[in-house]
Amino acid sequence: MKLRTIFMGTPDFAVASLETLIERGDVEVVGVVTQPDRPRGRGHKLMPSPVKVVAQNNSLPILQPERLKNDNVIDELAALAPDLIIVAAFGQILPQRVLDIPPRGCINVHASLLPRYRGAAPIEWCLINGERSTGITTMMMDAGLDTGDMLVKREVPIDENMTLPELYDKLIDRSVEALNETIDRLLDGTLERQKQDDAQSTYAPMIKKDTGAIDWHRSARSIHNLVRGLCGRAFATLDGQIFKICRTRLVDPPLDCTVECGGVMCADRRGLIIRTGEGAVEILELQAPNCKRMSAADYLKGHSLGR
RNA sequence: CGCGGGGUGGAGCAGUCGGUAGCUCGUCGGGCUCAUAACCCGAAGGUCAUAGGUUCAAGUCCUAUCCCCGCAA
Repeated sequence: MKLRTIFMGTPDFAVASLETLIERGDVEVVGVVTQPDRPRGRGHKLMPSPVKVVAQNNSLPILQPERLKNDNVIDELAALAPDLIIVAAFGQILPQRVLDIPPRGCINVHASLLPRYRGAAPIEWCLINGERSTGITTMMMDAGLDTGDMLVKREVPIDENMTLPELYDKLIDRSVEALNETIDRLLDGTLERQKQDDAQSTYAPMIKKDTGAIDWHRSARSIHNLVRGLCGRAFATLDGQIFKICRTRLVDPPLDCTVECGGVMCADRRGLIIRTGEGAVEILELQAPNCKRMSAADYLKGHSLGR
């Protein structure tokens, strides 16, 4: 008798979990819930979520409710008679009436070591805050935001130069492991719940546009952390023009240079080096307005900065 | 019909009022040097996205097509 399971998720991060469920012989995915198609990309074309694409390729029933709270949505979910609901980066809060549907409960795959970094953007904030490690936690969901009892954890060390995509990849691998172990233990009855210590909890809110604004008065390290955590969404003014700063490196400032914070210390074959409130950063990759992303070295071949 | 930028040697860019296609870097050859990613000299490498049109003359102006990219979500 297979475990009748509904999967809820939306972005790339959730795809690995869905595929894990599909591959398991003891789980039957009876429905996939994902966010409605949104206008995305150039021309505002309606784009399906990554999870929807995978669900379609596997011919799974798909639900895309605008809000889970609606009665007909809850009825539809209940009609699928799930034993279990698995949630990974879905993007909507599950109301109690949904949590109550599956007899074996709702399990969430969250990309942090709970109770730290509850919320929407745990991976990004771990990097921005310069954490040395993070991980995956699975938990029994309750009505709160990532507050449920913890089940299985996997830790991932963070290197000081690790960027968002690199950490993302590692966490995806661990999320598959954690989810598999969680289901294994659920099925053989060895799953143990551990309460979260709310006093230790922190919150990782959604990344907004202004999260990426670089203040050159901050330390080189905190700027470097912001850049690697946002990876393309960090931006700053250089020489009066707004650039996206895509990749940086901490460097020793040239001693002979006395520019102000945010000033270009050098922009030549030694690299593109910017003064910060404390230390200096070398910009390795950037993106000018209306331009594609490119290495600083390439950019400097056709443009000048700092003079 | 969301807004906008762009396709020019291998890379990044400039090219004005239509009039010999240029710059920085790279590549190759030579030189200098104890040495070099530094410096000097030289060379190769372009159907200016495509198709039509205007013109004595089009990278440049007009029309259409293809492709790439940014913003916003």
